[in-house]
Amino acid sequence: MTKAGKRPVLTDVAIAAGVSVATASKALNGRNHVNKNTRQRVLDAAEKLNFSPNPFAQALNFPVTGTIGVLTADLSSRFVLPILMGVEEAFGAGSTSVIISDARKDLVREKFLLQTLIAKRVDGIIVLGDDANARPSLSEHVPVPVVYAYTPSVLATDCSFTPDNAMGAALAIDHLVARGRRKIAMINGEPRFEAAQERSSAAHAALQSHGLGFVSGEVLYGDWSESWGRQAVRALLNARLDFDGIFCGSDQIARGVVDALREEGRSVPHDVGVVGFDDWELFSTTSRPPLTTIDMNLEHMGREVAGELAAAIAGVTRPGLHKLPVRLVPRESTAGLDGTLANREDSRGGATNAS
Amino acid sequence: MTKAGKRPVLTDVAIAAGVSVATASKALNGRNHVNKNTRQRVLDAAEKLNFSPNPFAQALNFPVTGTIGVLTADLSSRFVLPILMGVEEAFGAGSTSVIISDARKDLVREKFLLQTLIAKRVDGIIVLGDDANARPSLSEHVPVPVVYAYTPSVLATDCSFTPDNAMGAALAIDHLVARGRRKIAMINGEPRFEAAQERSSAAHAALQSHGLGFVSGEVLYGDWSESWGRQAVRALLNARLDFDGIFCGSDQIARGVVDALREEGRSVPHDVGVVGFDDWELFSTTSRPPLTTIDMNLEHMGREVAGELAAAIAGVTRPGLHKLPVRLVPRESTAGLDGTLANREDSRGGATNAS
DNA sequence: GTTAGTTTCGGAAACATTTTCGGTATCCTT
DNA sequence: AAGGATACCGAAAATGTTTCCGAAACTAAC
Repeated sequence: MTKAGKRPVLTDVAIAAGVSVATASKALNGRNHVNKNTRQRVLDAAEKLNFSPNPFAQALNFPVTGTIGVLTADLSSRFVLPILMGVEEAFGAGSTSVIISDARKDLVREKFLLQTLIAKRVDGIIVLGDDANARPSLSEHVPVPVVYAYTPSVLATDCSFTPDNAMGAALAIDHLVARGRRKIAMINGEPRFEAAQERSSAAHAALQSHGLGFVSGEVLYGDWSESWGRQAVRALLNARLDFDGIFCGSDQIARGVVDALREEGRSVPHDVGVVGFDDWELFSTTSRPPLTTIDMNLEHMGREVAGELAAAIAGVTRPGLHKLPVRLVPRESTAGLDGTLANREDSRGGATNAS
Repeated sequence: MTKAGKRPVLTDVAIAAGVSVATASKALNGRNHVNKNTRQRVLDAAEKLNFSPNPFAQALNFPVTGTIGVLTADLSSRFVLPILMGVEEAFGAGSTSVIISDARKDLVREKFLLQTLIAKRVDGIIVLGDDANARPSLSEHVPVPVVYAYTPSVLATDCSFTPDNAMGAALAIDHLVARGRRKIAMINGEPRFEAAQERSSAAHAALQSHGLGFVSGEVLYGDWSESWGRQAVRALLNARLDFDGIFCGSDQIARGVVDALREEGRSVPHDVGVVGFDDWELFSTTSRPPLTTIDMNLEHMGREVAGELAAAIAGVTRPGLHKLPVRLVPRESTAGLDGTLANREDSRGGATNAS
């Protein structure tokens, strides 16, 4: 087969079964108006010849091609991959296949790849960003449905999915408070990211709803790195601030935080409870102690987005910005002194739709 | 355009340009025997109508479809993604697009996805594994060229690419020795991985070529984790072994090693030089100090593999196992006491072909 | 035995493009 | 101006599949 001269075509099957190509087609596609026996003959012949229909000839008749395109801003981003896996899982299980195109943060390249996808006649496109900052819409120039994931489109008439950062921040603060922490600081990432802003203000609101505020007066901003986490902890200690809980803008920061606390002789969770964000297991589970953190459920988001695109291709659209719920994963970094991990205030359920 | 009734087809272009479809086709495809002016008329018309040829109709005439498939064992593996990015870069820049299918380590699913790819009429397939252990060949049942990346095929007649683990181990040992280290230990990952075995035996050979041996007598095996790295260091210290250099089977292990050394009061690089493997920047650059390590150049491997597949599609094959060269990235974890990072023995050049 | 109705099958058109090949127009030469 | 060569163009076939619709065969009823 490796060097087979010719693939079998429907005509070959028809001849082998002793029927016309029309009948063969109907038999293989389960159309009615074809005799039970003849259908079986055709199926047997197709099986024996190892026939599979030429999708290009099929696509000439059907408008649907069975391929969708995923246009990523940056494949190497840790947010992109889980979503992509969810998408692939949702589509790959069926018979539609997924074409990836990585723009590498280059808008010119993005334009080019988009044209390539359209030329390939994909049935729909998923635009996969790596931050929460809204991006310009592409939908105007595209003749197929588009769904935006993680990075929403600026257009409210587009369909976008993004994790509910505010919910995550509220969960984190509520959890710390439920664990008895009252003197809470927040060490965040770069302020130019909308995700950072959303988390900050939602954390602030959640604290206020408990009659509290940030022990440091305001949120500390830096970059999304371990070293910033360490540095921020030392700054808090140098300022002689009394704190017993820290909410971090990412697990990477949180890992730096717990490392610095340990090195400075503070026990986590005994002296200070720490909550991260992302549930990046590389950090959250290998940290000492493992991190309580917010899981954005990105793979699930990928499946959601895939389902939405499939629906849009089928004709039903739900425009707007869909914020998908996140969940808190309790681990030792906020354990109670009795070793308990969870508490009942940990769940805030339900999706919010802020279109 | 979003809801345009009909895409323009070649006939529309031909009518707009006042020529026949045959001439329009020739004009657009750069065939000769068409007047300069008429060609321009056709191109203008196509431009104005925003015409792009239906690839399915094209594929009916050409055997080549302009799509290749990537069949991954596990998309979430950190080895797979860089290779995939290299592949995507090499192909996506042109007009061939990349379909991904993630088998999720499920052989049944792999079989199914392979059939789907073949049914889609991909021009070639890249099989992308996540470990160095040779895998069964797929090529028998596939009518298109197949190239194996990272995980080689057991068949020597297949074309496989894999990083040169032995070269990496030799580079690491040579580097430590060139830095004046003589009492060297090796902390490796799980012994069932061929990559681990290759690194161990090549490291052993390199030590012998310097008249040395492992200070611990033999290689220490564990899992590929930070905690194993920490644990192994403590075992070495508890055994009262005198060592001044450690070669680690992965950067993750190495990070655990340098953390434990610091916590036990040993200075890196002053007391002990540490070399990792993988150049996983998440660990190698954020470690304290940053890690000297072996870069397997996986993205480059992806481009190589893509080029090889393109060649195979064009008809020229180079069967066999191709070991791609790796390189040592010097950082502070093996710095000289004067702060120098590199030394002239750091490079062993050239690819080896061990088919 | 004829008619009506039902089931089953096949010819041919349609999809959008490329390619072959025959035909026409143009140009050059004498 | 005629002949021939050459450049250019277009009709038609071909790619593989699906679908429409007419034909054939078979059954049922009178």
